[in-house]
Amino acid sequence: MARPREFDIDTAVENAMLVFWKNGYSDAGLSELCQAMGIVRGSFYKAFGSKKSLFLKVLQRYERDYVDGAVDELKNGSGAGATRIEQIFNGSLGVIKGGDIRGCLLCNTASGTSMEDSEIRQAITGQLEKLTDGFQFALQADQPELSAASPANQSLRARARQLTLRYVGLRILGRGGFDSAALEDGLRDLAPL
Amino acid sequence: MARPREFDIDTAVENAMLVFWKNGYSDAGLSELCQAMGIVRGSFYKAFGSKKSLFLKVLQRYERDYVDGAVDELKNGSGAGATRIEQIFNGSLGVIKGGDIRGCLLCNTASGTSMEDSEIRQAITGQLEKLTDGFQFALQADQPELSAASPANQSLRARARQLTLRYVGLRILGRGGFDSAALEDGLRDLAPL
DNA sequence: AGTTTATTAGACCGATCAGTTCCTAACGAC
DNA sequence: GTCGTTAGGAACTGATCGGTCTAATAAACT
Repeated sequence: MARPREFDIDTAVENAMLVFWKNGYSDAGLSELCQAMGIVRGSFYKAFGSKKSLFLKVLQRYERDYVDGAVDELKNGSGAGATRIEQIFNGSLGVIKGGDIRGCLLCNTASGTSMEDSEIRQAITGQLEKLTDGFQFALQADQPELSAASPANQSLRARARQLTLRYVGLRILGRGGFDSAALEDGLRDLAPL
Repeated sequence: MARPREFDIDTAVENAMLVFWKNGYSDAGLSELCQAMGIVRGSFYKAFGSKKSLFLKVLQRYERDYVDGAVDELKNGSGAGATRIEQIFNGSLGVIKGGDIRGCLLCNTASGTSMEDSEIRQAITGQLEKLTDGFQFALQADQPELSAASPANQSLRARARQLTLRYVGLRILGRGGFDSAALEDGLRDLAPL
């Protein structure tokens, strides 16, 4: 019927993701976004409609490519639950030590002013809940015998939430060039028995 | 010798702090800043020189007004060290539950792109170290007997760093309208013996 | 061939950005 | 009182913001 789109939407979203990841929502300009996507403004607005709607697509993409992968590792990975949890944190720590200062798009966005938008906030809180579910599942897999004096004597949900807090803290501080040895130090006792 | 300034610098910095606190560095416009400070652009540039140098003054002010207070409570407060630590977290939680969505200026800045500036990053990491020192001091005050199976068997510094990670996580997620009951849930076992 | 739609490269919109300039008003020193 | 100095006020700079629009062109379909 008509001329087909010449660029691949998924590739464009992926390239846009890198810009949002590096600069955050409001500091990512349309010019830079279009340049990264390899298209011009006209094509951009025809394909995506607005900067915000592109960002929502980017968040979806991030969830699929990164969050779902981590959650899957937590739920279906091999080894003890505690080990899987440590792998998640150590993976992030490795990325930080490798000099990647982009951090985690989920955490970056959660900490920004774009959270004032309800659609964006909804997407972010959904992904954080997903991550917390993953932590909880991994904790459940270990099912330790509880003793009154053990920190494991709190509900698994609360412990999962604690892990989410620590994950966000790790990612935020890791982004800002905070000493990675100090971050590693703060990761002990992720899932004590 | 000359016409004296009509506004109070300290008051102006305090009012500017509220704007940066709410909007972050890059989303805080000069117009809004000047309006909040009750001065015009000309006076602003005469008094502060640039947006960034105002922000550095604001960060100093935040350190004095908030960080130093918390650290002092951790170091010289009454009660057990664990209690003081819990007070810090519960205080933040109370602010969040009270509907304050500004979060913590220190954590907000630590999570933003302004951390790419070396002076800003230096100010922020300094305050985070200060906070970590406070946590460590409070932990030290309790000096528990260590057993091999206890989570207290890690170095106090590592435990303090863990608390800083959790504090940042709490503040970041608390800002984004994340469910405060879930946040409270994630605060158990702050300083277990 | 004709229709439809996506492509490109631009100019263009009003708004806002951080920062500058210039004139005048207000003060203190003498 | 007048001179030097600085504050206040407001217009202004060039740049960028997100977003729109117009062309002309190109690629698919019936």
